[in-house]
Amino acid sequence: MSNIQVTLKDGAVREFPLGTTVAEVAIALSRKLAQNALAGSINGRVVGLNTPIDVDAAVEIYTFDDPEGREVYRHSSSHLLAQAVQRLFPGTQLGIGPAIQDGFYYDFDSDHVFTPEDLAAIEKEMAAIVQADLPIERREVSREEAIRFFTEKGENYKVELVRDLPEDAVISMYSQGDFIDLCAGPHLPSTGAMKALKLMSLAGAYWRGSEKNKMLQRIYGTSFPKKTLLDEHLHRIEEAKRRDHRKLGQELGLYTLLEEGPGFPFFLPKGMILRNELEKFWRQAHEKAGYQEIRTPVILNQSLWERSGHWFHYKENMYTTQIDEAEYAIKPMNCPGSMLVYRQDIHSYRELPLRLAELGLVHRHELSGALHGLMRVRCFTQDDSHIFMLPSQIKEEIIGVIDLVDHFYSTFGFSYHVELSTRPENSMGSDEAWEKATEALEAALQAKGVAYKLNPGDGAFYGPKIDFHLKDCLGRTWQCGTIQLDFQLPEKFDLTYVGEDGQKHRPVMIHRVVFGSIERFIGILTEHFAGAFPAWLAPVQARVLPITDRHRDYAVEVRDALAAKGLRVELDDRNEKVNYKIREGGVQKIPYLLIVGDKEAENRAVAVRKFGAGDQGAMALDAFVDKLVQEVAEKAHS
RNA sequence: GCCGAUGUGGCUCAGGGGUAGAGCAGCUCACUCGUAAUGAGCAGGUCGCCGGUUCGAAUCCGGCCAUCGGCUCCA
Repeated sequence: MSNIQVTLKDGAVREFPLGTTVAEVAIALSRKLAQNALAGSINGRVVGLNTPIDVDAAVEIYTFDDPEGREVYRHSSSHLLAQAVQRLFPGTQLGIGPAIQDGFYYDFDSDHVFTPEDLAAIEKEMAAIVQADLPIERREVSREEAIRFFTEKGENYKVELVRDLPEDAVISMYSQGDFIDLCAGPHLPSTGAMKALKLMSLAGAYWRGSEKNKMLQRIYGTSFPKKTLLDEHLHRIEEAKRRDHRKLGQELGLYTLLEEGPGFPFFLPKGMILRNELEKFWRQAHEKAGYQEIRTPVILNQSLWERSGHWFHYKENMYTTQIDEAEYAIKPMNCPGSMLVYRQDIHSYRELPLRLAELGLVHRHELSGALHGLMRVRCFTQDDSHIFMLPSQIKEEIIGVIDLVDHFYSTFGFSYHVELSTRPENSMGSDEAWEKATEALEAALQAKGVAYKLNPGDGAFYGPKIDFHLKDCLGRTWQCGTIQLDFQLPEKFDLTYVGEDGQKHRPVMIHRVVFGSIERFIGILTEHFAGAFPAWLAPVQARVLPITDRHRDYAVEVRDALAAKGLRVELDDRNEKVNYKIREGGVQKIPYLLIVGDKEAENRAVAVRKFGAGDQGAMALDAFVDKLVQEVAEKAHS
């Protein structure tokens, strides 16, 4: 009997008998690892624990802490779901059932319409299958055998999947008890390995994601190896609900969405303060970075949109109107207006780069079902800019934008990652221009030493782009900033500059946004801070709470002292107990509550209560004013 | 747009074929209070909209609108 050499993750090499399984390797390494092992890999190929190792190989063991382990765990969970559904609802056809970010789903085609009550029954059935601890077995089959098998079972979707597998694919089926599914695997060794499972929700989903296909019923679930981990996950979901900007926006009186304007947000007085602070910050930062602000019209005629190409590439998202029998469109983007501004003058190469910035209100028709608070709306303000430059300036300008984005996000305490998207289908321009543009973006990222993820085919129709995805405090990511290189529009609008040689040349242009959409950014900020905005953004920065009527005069003095320094301050002189006023101030997440009674009035002091931190004790009024002024000026996070 | 669910006073929600109910918020009065809700009283709704069934509809049925969870798309 011969032995094999197994190279472990830490580089150590150990010898095992030929045919040793991955699970047996785990046992040999540590009892704890063996207990937690969910899957493994042999020479980088993810496999089930029961897979024998038949060559010298690098072997890794995966637990739930590894993405590979989680995926196998959730994928097996989805099979469990499918088995339970087919037991309870015979005749249900299976779609696909993959693991996803936080769990898994399975798509079903059934005459029965699943209800939330069904989920409880399905969960129960799943628990029974876990209890039975059915071994999960892999079998490789020929294409013909797979097609015959699923045709006989009436699993039409599976038949379609098998037919579409590539010529050389290994076709495998996994079984647990009487349930057999087409699946590449790998899976857990048995159904008993799954511990904490929960079905989360129901949704419709098109077969293969295309609205041309039948809509199937999707059941979402999640699973964890321990109940405590499941509970933590559910708690995170609760936390996200608590932070929901739609709820907080209404409670705090920031913004609202009404039936009269679906997807068109209303900003209330307090929301406008927040918004204006963001715009103030934006204007200061952009002026400093050498931008000039412009404003272009919301409605422009159809021929402009034909010239820009939007009419042919973006029409289904555009609102149109008629004026004096001529066709007009409401702008879905700001760029064509900006092109017209550039064309107002003859430009010398000495003026470039020319950075035109615009807080531009754009309207886009989004599907009614896609609308979501401020995150997905039908009108929003882009903090747009178009930079016109010499080809030799591309790299440096992109670096400038990367720096600006970094300055913005770090001001709010966001971390972020970067993605580079390349040419999509249905795009304009030559291959050569696309290649040049993509290379320029890559060069800038490399020069800055920024790590990025590549998204082939995900660019805009006019050029490749760099996207900035920021991460909020719950670990969710949001695409905000973007830099898009555009060789098309300068061509279409025949933009020129006069070069050193006295001849006309074509400038290069980039579109870029930092916030992305101010509306969405406000939504993200609301959730990130759970409505407790840092003082510089808070609609009300401090509220003065006199304890009784006789402290009112001093409270007015305190309020006026803060207001005199430009601070946003309110006085709560209602005839209520101080406890009541404190509670209300807390509910409204006001950064500072200043309680004033006899002691404070006597010493020209304030008793400071800071949101989230509680009673801070008394402080001289002037000292507090200075402190808050400084906190606001520094844009401190808390 | 598609699938499913939901729509009752400013907010959160109960009820449910015989012309509406609570708590909070609001207003009035009393209490003058030291770090997260003082008490009492008053006022407030054509039950999303339109149609149908019925002696009678907020309730049952149909259509539409909006919202929520997804699919698709995207800032």
